[in-house]
Amino acid sequence: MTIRLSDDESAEVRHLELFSGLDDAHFAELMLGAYVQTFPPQIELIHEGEPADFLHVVTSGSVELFASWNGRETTMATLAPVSTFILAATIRDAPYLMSARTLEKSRIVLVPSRDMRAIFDLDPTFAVAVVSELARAYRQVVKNTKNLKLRTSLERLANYLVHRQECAGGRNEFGLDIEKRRLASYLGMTPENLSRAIRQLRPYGVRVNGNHVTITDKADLLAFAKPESLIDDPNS
Amino acid sequence: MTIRLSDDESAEVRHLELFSGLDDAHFAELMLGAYVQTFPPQIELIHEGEPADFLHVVTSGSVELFASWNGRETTMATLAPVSTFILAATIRDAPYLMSARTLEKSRIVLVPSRDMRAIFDLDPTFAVAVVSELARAYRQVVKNTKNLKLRTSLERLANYLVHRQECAGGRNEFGLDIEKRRLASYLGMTPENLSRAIRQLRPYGVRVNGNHVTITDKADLLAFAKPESLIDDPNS
DNA sequence: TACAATAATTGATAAATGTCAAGCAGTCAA
DNA sequence: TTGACTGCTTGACATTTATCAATTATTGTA
Repeated sequence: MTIRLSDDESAEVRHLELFSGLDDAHFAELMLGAYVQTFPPQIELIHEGEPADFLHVVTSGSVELFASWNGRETTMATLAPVSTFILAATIRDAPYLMSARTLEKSRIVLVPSRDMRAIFDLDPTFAVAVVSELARAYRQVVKNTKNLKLRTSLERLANYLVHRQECAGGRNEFGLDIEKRRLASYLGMTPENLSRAIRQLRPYGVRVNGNHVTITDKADLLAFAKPESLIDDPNS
Repeated sequence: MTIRLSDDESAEVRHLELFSGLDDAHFAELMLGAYVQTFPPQIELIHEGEPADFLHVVTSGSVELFASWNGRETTMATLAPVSTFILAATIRDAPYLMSARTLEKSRIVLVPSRDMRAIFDLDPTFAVAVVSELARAYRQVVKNTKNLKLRTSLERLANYLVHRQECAGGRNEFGLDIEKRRLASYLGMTPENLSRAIRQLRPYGVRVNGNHVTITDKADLLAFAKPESLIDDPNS
């Protein structure tokens, strides 16, 4: 079931940093081979180990990247619109390292990897954009590794909350926007442990009620979390 | 103390995948601004947070990449000749996310980031090589994250040994080539724990005496380690 | 609304991992 | 060769994290 992109969707994709520098002809060519599909929740879009035939773009809903080994599973990232995923595998023509599933009903644009590589060879400005995006992604994963290796799970949770608060414009109250069991997995801990960790942060001014987070003492939380741009700032 | 590269050194750098596609003129231009320096052991070459003024290339010796937070420190990677490091920071003109120190007496080629970006803008084939290298590096870090999140420290050690054995041509006996405390830090554990983990692997046919490793039963070790290309194969 | 299914929490316990202190073993230089 | 130094190992113990089982929300749906 191949469905071409609507103009609106095409424009959304166009606005991604990855594609914004591309000239119109090349972008049109890319979109010619692309199609869009709406998936229900909990659908596995890609499975690790399979060849990377498409670059994926979430234009609505949300997608979880996860990885498995020996019967265990861990959440690697959660993606909100509009973002691309699995660029590196696409470019390298290599197998996916991670699997992806929809978390809610989601609209996904699929751009054939072959077309990506073709435009990439043709258009130097696209290569530059790909480099920029890959370098950003690489640095993000390095930061994540530092987070995992240098901090305890409690510290990771504290810094996650600090970060989420900033995303929420610094407000004292905000929603979690992610199931707790997925947050636990993302932070590298069990759901049981996350529950307990949340309570351990109470003395530092953190209240969590269901999905609702209240930071009663930001200074206290910051003093405990000790966030640092080289780990926690996505733009640095 | 600016020292130009010898022809031999220049050739070594030239052979790196990153530079091999570059045309002679551009490569020569790059090397014109580059210089080489020999450092004693335990010298901090770069410090995380500082601006990335140079792409570094180890041509002899070895270099450790590490990161710190809140008084803790962890080894992120150990680099053998000939390899480059901190490409992403160089390209993005961003601060280093990791620090680097020499482990032994080492010869390091320094290529100004400015020149890198200039050639990068000029030469599409170089952009392609940079993309390829960044995609490889990105995937390597993702694999490392999977290793950290999906495996216990004992499993990480077992897989490390399997990997080292393959690097040693599959021989039953090989050297560790890394101080145990650094290996411990790389694997995300304490030196004490590494000592104990090594003994825990005895039932699986692993003997370690100082730097010398003997695998008496490869099948047993493999059955325990369960290596997988999507985590353990650097080329996939 | 009520039911079933799923997610979150809690307590008890176990396993993994880290810390501290002491002793041992190899290295290097006087 | 000796002595200081450093890294490695070991044991005792503490902390962190996971597991298991039971209970309590919460969600989605008939």
